[in-house]
Amino acid sequence: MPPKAKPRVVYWFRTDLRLHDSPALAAALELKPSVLYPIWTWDPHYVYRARVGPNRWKFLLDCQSDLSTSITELNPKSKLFLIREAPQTLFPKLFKEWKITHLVFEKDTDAYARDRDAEVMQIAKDAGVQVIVKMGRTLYDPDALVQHNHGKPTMSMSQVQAAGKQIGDIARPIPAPTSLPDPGETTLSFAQEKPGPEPDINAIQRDGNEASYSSLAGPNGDFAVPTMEELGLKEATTLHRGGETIALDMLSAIIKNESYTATFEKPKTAPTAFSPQATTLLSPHMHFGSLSCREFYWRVQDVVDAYKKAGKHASEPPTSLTGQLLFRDMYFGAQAKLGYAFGQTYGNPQCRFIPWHLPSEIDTATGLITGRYLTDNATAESYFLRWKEGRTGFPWIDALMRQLRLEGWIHHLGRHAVASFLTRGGCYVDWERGAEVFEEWLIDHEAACNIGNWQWLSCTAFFSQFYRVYSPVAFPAKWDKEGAFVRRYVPELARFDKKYIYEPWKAPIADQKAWGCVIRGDGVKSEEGEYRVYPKPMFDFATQREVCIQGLKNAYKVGLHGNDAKVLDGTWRKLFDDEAEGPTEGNDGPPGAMVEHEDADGHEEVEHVAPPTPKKGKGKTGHKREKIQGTLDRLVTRKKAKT
DNA sequence: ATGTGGGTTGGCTTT
DNA sequence: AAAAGCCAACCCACA
Repeated sequence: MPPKAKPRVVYWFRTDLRLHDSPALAAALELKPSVLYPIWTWDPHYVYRARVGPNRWKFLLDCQSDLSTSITELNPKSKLFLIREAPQTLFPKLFKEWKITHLVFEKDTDAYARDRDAEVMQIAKDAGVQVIVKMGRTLYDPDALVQHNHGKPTMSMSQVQAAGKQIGDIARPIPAPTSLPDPGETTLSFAQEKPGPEPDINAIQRDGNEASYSSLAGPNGDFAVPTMEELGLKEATTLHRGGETIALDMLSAIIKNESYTATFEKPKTAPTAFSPQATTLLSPHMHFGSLSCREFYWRVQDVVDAYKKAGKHASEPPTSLTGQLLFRDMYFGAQAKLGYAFGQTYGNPQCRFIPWHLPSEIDTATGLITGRYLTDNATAESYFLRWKEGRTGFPWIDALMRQLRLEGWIHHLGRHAVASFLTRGGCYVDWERGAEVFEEWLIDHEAACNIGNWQWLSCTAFFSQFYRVYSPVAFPAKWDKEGAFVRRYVPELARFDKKYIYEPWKAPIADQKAWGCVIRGDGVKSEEGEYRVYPKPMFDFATQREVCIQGLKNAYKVGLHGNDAKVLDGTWRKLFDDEAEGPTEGNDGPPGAMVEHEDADGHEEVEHVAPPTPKKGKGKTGHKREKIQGTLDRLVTRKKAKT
């Protein structure tokens, strides 16, 4: 037997942009490598296929820069090597060129990541490269949670806690390495394979030329972290900054405040608080792995234990700080089992079917949503756009949506408020539309958590008390009587009396003028003469709340889930009578709630983006919804006419 | 089996 | 001023 060659290791950073508490990195170092290449591959899935706004891009680049600096501090010859090619095409060439013996990375149970990693592992096997995968992204391995939950997705906290108990203790954090091996030669003599940019879902995030794949090692040939300009991205507007250094400082500051750490109760933190906000703001660091969730867990738990030992009362999961991590694990466990289906209603056995407005288009070949949607109703489309753009006429909702777009982060209860408003407690728009907006704008967007929370708030999974609706007036007033939050993010209302801050349309015209802002229109115009303009509310909330509750009640009674045969083939329409909200018109239709494509039986084809032409009633049912909508429209019109 | 109590985070009225 | 009760009623675990 020839002497075994010393390991030449590629450490592939993905969801773990840190040096502290990385089980995978520790495993790489245990190999005692002769060379270690810390690399990042530029995945076209992220560049072109996922929705990523400039703020999250910026946070990612921050994390990469900080990590690269930290690596160089441990070994001046090393850094984070960014290689601009898809991992699936890069690795076969890279393994050969750099004579790699081992590939090490952290486990990722996201639906796409599983496909990608399976492919990469096969590539490595073919190349004779040994692969080491370690779990470090969640408290528990999501697959283990599923296994200990009788093979089922984790859909409640009690399931997570029961499964976790069986799995055993949560691993203690591993110290950061104190040294790193040299990288080897970094010559790249092979040709770069550029991925096709189509479809490029992120074109709208750029105002310059996208140059991710200009060359393998970047414009200066030094594998450096790109700039926003280089990627052609629009300027980031958030002040939240990424990187492990900042994350660890933030964590230290939090646990230094022992009573805050030990008595934290999420439902009691104010969603209206800003500078400083009421929660930790560590979620984006969890997402990019610039902070380990286990590091967070144990640093907090140690404070809690000491607090209890001193005889003081500490909070408990699920409302405590560590409880927040258990929710995260719950959503990862659900996603781990359900895969792509978790992110959509269609084909999802856990997700209730509700005939929402603006449903997703389904690719019947794959059963997956395409990213486009059916504009079944022009009013709902306008509700959706006004919600997204922060001009609903409800200051609480608009302030949150503007904060979200500007800063990429809003408080958890703020997310509840806008999500409830868009779906079951206001607009009756599909939760998948809202999830897409959050995916685009949140700097802490975590697919599993985002999807799970949207299902929760839309009462399609995890939660079902749909009659508990968040009021855009009463709810914020509970936290912020003065309306400071609204004044900060909706500055046109800054001078309004607190009596009207959440319902400015009720202020007398003379007062509106005295306060420098008149309430009229739909929010497209921001000024009129000498006055600023803030829109009228886009509907009567109490009326719309009732419409939604009745719609949900009816859909619950019908009792379909995303994998029901009737949902898959479109015959669900037969089960929804006049009382239903949503695009239920007619008894026949294509799968899910999608639009007809190839049916030749006289159905009209409907464009996905253009406002729909209201269909004339052909079937015996399906008109009540339009009637409800009509009633609502008339109601708003009448109100407009009066003032 | 049918009932009961709990479910991270509702709103409104009464006590 | 805080807390309890009602609203109209969901699912689920457990007895």
